Amino acid sequence: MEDEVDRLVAAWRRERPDLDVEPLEVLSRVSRLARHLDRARRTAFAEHGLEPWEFDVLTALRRAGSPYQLSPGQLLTQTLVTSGTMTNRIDRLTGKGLVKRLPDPDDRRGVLVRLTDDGRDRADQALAGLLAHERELLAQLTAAQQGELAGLLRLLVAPFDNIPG
Amino acid sequence: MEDEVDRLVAAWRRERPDLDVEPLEVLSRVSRLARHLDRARRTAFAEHGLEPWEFDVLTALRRAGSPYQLSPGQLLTQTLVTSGTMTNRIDRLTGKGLVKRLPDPDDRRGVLVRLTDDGRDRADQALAGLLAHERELLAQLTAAQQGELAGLLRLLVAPFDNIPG
DNA sequence: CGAAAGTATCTCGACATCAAGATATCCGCT
DNA sequence: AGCGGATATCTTGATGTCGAGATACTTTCG
Repeated sequence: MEDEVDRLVAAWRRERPDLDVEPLEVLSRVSRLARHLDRARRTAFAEHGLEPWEFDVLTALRRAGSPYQLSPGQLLTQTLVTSGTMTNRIDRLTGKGLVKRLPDPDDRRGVLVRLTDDGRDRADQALAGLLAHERELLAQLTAAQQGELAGLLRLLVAPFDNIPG
Repeated sequence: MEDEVDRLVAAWRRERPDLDVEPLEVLSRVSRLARHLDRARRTAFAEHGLEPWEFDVLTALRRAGSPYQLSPGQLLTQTLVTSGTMTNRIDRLTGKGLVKRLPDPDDRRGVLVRLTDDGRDRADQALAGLLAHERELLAQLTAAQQGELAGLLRLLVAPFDNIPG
């Protein structure tokens, strides 16, 4: 089955036959697939009344384990947004009653963001829904192919995750 | 070599041992790799004085072949942004002298966006630079592995690209 | 021909994000 | 103890995108 990247690569080979555009076969597919995944996730989360950014924050807290709290700074590093953005997100999640701000008992500059019970339930439900949708997408592949794909992707991602950058 | 997704999956298995989080091994890696690629591309394009969105528009025109022109509507479908966004982008690219607007001779509602000579050169240079950077990232993989990865990704992307959505 | 529906592009207001700077607090060093 | 740099969070202003609607022109069909 042909995809958009096949057409993209064909167009470049026609217009720039002097260039080797082979890298696009892998990396353009990664970008396009990610784009599609973003849309699919938005849909999956909407069933639980959540935006993707809300899911990111709530699940970061959920993964931290009981008592489900992290500082805004820790949330920054996990979600890769700036501090201004995180302040805004915490404000809005607080307004929806999904998290609350607590003073950090050990550092008066600091704040702890904690999941409410409602926030924890929403995170759990949304995760289950997301996994269900993702399993459908992956039905194209056998279990062995999924393992192979995960391994190849790890080789590409690991340098970014382990070298500071 | 371990990556962030290994840690993410381990955290979920600890907090939600009842769930099968295997899909994350593939799809979270796709999303994270795409995020890293976006940043790498931004850097690569900056060497040529271009933003990623500028590259997207200019190369769509470049791939169209001589005389390197498309309607705003055709650009919409290729770049997956809304019409308001595209109007804004064309305005800014026109201001930089990389494209120009021409009246469509066959439809007085319509406009044709055409690459200037400068715009074409910039697109060509930026593409060459991008490919050089991407080849480096892919140096982690053998040619055979790259082919395998491309094939597996195509299986996942094709349904999105071929079913209307 | 002429009205209605469709199409192509642009305009405008709302919003999330970012970058830089402000404020408050902590910590190492003299 | 107290000064100065580091740290944690919030504030502010600019920007790019989206979504809905406006405008102008074209096509279809009675």
